[in-house]
Amino acid sequence: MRQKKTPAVANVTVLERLREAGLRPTRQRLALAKLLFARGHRHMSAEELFNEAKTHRVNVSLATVYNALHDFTEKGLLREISIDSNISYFDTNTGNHHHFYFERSGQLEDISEDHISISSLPPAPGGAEISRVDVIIRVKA
Amino acid sequence: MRQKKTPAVANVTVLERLREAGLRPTRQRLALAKLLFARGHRHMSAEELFNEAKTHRVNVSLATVYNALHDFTEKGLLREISIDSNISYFDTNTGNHHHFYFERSGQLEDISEDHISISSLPPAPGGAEISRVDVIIRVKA
DNA sequence: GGTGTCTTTAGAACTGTTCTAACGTCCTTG
DNA sequence: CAAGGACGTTAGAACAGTTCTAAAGACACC
Repeated sequence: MRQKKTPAVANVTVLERLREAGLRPTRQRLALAKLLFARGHRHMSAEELFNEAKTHRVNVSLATVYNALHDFTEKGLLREISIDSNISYFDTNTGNHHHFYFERSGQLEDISEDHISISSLPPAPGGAEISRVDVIIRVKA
Repeated sequence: MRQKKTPAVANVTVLERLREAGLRPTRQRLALAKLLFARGHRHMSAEELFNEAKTHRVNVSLATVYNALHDFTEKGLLREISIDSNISYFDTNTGNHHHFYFERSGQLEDISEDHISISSLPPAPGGAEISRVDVIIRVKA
């Protein structure tokens, strides 16, 4: 039975990412980061991550999940997306891109930036700095 | 002292709009609709409308404000916009357009559609129908 | 004017999120 | 290695915005 759990590599890189971001790699943050960044890009709500942690026997409080998500977001490891008035999603893809939002299921799907081009962006009033442009395509499905 | 309140014209058109939308023009809905549509386009939260009603001596419950906003939205008189994770704005401009969002003040400002052009919109997965495209430009101000 | 349907209401309930204050953990520095 | 301090975590309470509930009220149509 050679079923070793996924090797140290993942741990190491996750650990490095936390360190680079200036976040102490605590047991909880490491576990959550692994869940988030383990495979591919994901869109997760706090509640989802909390539940996933539970099913993986990772004991963290809900407050810690929120803290971690916000800390990660602040340090640029995640990007927060508000679609619905009462749920926030956190996107592990922090690059420039946009989203499909499936109204029925509440799921998100990435749209790579080069599929959408915004031309003649109007100047921000008062010369204010633009912090981000979000495009959300709502889909009836 | 000839200070008649603003003339019947506004009332009539608001009343007609409600009727056309298939909404019974109750005292409360009329009053709220007048506040919303009286002058120019507005972005209002439920709480704001509720307070504006109070200061105008319009007695409505908060539940009624929510009911009216949702009814109006369902009938196409308003458009709902979610920016922040916990506040919904209702936009009296239901035409195709986008928004600046001023992060500091929480205010919204319209961007007319022809200031933004989205090219090569990707096909909605599974041929699903697109119900709306929202562009929000977040501005540090 | 009576009748049935739709609307309003106050307050309770609910949901997602944040706060609080006590406790743990880790990293010094001597 | 011990003590100290900064930083993290925790459970549960608190909070904000919104929705629900059940009862009372308004409206439209015959």
